[in-house]
Order: sequence, then C-alpha cells, then structure tokens
Amino acid sequence: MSTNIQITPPTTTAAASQTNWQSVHDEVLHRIHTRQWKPGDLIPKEVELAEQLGCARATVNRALRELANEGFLDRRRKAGTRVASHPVRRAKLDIPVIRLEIEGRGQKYAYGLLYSERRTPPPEICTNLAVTPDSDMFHITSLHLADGKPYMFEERWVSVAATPTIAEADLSKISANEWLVLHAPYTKGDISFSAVLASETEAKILCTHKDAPLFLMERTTWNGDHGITSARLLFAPGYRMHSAI
Amino acid sequence: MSTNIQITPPTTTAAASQTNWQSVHDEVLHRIHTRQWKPGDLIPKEVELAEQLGCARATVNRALRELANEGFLDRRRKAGTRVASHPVRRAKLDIPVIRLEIEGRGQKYAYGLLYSERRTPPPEICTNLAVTPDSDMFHITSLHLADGKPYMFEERWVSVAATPTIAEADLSKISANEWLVLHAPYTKGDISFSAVLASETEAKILCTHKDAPLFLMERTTWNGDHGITSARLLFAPGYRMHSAI
DNA sequence: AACGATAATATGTACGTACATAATAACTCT
DNA sequence: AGAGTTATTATGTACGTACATATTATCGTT
Repeated sequence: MSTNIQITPPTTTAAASQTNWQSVHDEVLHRIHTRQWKPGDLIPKEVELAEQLGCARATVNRALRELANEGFLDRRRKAGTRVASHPVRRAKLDIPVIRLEIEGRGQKYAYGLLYSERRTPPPEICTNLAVTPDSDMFHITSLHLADGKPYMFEERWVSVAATPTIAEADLSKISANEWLVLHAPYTKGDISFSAVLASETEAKILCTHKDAPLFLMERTTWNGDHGITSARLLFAPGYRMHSAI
Repeated sequence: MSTNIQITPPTTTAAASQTNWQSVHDEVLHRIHTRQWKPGDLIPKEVELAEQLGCARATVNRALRELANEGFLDRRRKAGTRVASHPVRRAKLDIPVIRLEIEGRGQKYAYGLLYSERRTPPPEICTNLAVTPDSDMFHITSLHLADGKPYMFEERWVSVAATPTIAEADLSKISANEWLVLHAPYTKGDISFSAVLASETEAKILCTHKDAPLFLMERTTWNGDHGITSARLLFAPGYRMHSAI
C-alpha cells in the first residue's frame, strides 16, 4: 500500500501548510464554498480524502467531524458524508455572567438587590420547575447597572432544596445569578428570548417609559430532575444581543 | 469472520460503561457538578486521568477537549487543565431556514414576495456591507406566514456582484433567504437580536397594531471581504426564540 | 536583582492499526 | 414477491507511539 510520500523531516521548515486537520478542514470548507461540492452532494470517503490530501484517516476524520458539528456536513455510517442540504447555521451564543459582559465593554458594573423573600412559589413557577406549591424558595429581584444606568432587571426564583447554601449567601453583595453560577452547577437548562412591552413598574425600575420595547431572556436550569432556578431577565431599551456565525 | 472476543470489563465496577471518551466526559462533568473539582481548581493531568480511568491518553484528551469546547474547562499547555472559573454558558442557536422552522412545528408554511427592485443601496447598507453607493443590488421585502398568519417580515438587500445568479432566481417562488442559503455560501456573518416597536407599516403587514413589541433579528453575511446580504427580520408579536444549554 | 537563555512539562496533534457500530445491500428461504 | 438473515461498508472510536508547541520553571550571566 504505497505510502504517500510524507515529505521530509517536518522539522524547521516553515513549510507553508503541513497536512494537519485544520488544513483539511479549510480545504473541505473551501470546496463547499466554491461549490465544487454542492448541498446534498456526497463527498469522497475518508480513506480517499486521506489519500488525496496525504494524511491519515484519523486526521480527515477529525476535520470532517468538526465540520459536521459546525453544521456544514451530514455524516452517516455506511451512507457516507454529504454536504448539508439545508445548512443550518449554528450561532454560538456565549452567555456570560452579566457583570463580565458589562465590564468587558469597559463600563462600570453595579448591582442592587431590590427585594428578597423566602416563600412558596406561585403556580407558574411550580409547573416551570416541577416543584410543589409548598416548596421552600427564594424570590429575588435585583437590578444590574452599567455606568450607573439601569441595564437589566432580574426576577428570579431559586429552590432552596436544590441549593441549600443559598440561605447563607449575601445576595446584596453578589448577584444571585453569579452566586448560582459558582455554587449551583446544572446539568441542563433552557433559555428563550422574546420582545415584550414594559409594564408600569418595570418601566420605573429601568428608567424608561411604560410600553417601551424590552428584550426578555427567560432561563430555567435543572440539576438532573431537580429544578434549581427560573429567571426572567429584562433588558433596558436599546439592548442588542449579538453573535458571529 | 472470527468473533472478536469481547474482552469484557475485567476489573473495575460492574458498571456497564466501558471506558470510552463519553464516559470520561461524563465522569469529569460529574466531578465538577458534585464540586469535587471546584471552579478554578487544577485537575489531574491527562496521563494521570488516563491511568485512573483505565484508558489511553487520547481518550481522555478527546473528552477534555469537548468539555473545554463546552466551556467547562480551561486548558493551557504546560499549565494544565482547570475548571472554568467563570462558567460561560454556551448556548447553541440553530438558525434554520424559516420554512423548515415553521414546518417543523407542523404548521403550514406560505411565503409572499411583497416587493423587489434592482437599485442602488442607501448609505446605511453601504457601510453595513462595505459596498459603494452605486452598487448593483436587489432590495427585497417579503412576508412569511405560518398557518396563514403573518409570521415574519423580511427586508433584505442583496449584492448582485456577490451573487450574480440571483437575477435569474424566481423570488416569488422561493424566498431570498432560502435561495441564498443554497446558492451563496458565506464565510462569515453576524447576527443580532433586539426588541423594537412596530411602525405603522410594519404593523399593517404583520396584522398587528402600531407599537406592538417585535422581536428583531438582523443578519449580515460575507464571503471573504465581499458583503453578500444584509437582512432585517421582524417577527410577529409572541415570537420566542429558544435554545437548550 | 534584572534579564536572557535553556530545560522541563502538559497539552496538542499526527499516524497506523484494530475493532465497533449503524446502515445498507445482497442473499436465502418460504 | 416478501420476510428475515447475512455480508458489506463507511463512519466512529480506542490505543500506543512519536513528535510539536506553548508555557512555565530553572539556571547562569551581567
């Protein structure tokens, strides 16, 4: 089986591109972009590509696996690899702790606890987190500010059963969000985004007017079957969430 | 031929799990979740973990690499691997072709071209896509419907230079969005989300009232240094975008 | 003490081999 | 022909070895 002639001692030479998985990745992507391989097309099998490009199958495998993750390829055993026919674009949303998001833009972060009470949850939270109506929970509302201006208004329910130590946390110093990130790991969660109108109260808190358009992020997190927290994050008018594709 | 003699899990736990990268992944995640390894902690090096878990370093490497991608670990050569101290949650947003999104929910999709003109772009599009004011472009607005009800209103500029064949596309049959996905691959793009109020016209088109809160998605895509298209997608009230974490 | 060169080291990658798995294709039996 | 079984095949994974690379740690030299 004919070695591909691996060229030379790979040392030293600033050889343009040795055949690494990244270059295979780029080459395949290039062929897709230039439409040599069109959506739906079956591309050569790993062994063939490896031979063509002069590298090991493992290397091709790595490259194609990444491309499949990124949504450019569809791969199935035995059936082979084809260019995704409906290129689902996969945007990666990094959702940082709000403090870091603000500080990352060079603004000054501040945080204020508005309200905190230990009480039983309302019905919609029960269904949301799958807890009983007599559960021991914290209800917390707080405001996050950037450069002194209201940035995000947070309303949150936290299950004490799921995170017993929260009773000891000083939530006037650290935001519930941030505390939870550090102390209450979760196994799954979901997040949704929508647009809503500001209520009278919300408007007052965010220093805007009633019926202003607000960006709303709703998050629920779980640890196994245990609902941990459910949060409603309302961003001040003008907020934009963005991401590269 | 030849039955491979499955070498059954010899020692270790009766756990049905063989040591594959997935199980290493889960085990590490478990240790993070149970706070055996806390945010900021340095975890054992790959060779040690491999020994502990009875597998090859490559297997551990694969598992840890995935965990780093998911944002749970920070890895640096020589410095080792530590639990991410500010767990950035990485939500994967799949942004499908709108038709598939609607059909995927079992609703009936319909599409109407409202307006299409070949003309030069306004200033904000020029800066947006880095094209000259005398560029040859298409300006297209259209409406996407789910079960006969307005779902999303699309306003889009497409550079003819970047996608010559669009002149031949029948945009009353296929949406510009979908046509572009199939015929104009891009190398990079960005996307942003915000909340806005419906203008008079927008309200009429989306069958809602003026000043209704609308979810706005703005997308720009590029092929290399070539701006391809810039779109403004306005979703009817009630729209929610969601994602798992 | 400051600085620069050098060694040490954990992760990153490449490769070849071997086997596992899923899905299809081919075949057999009724 | 239809149903069930077996063979085939492309991807998926595991492993050991070897080497690359980015940092950090160490050691001299000034």
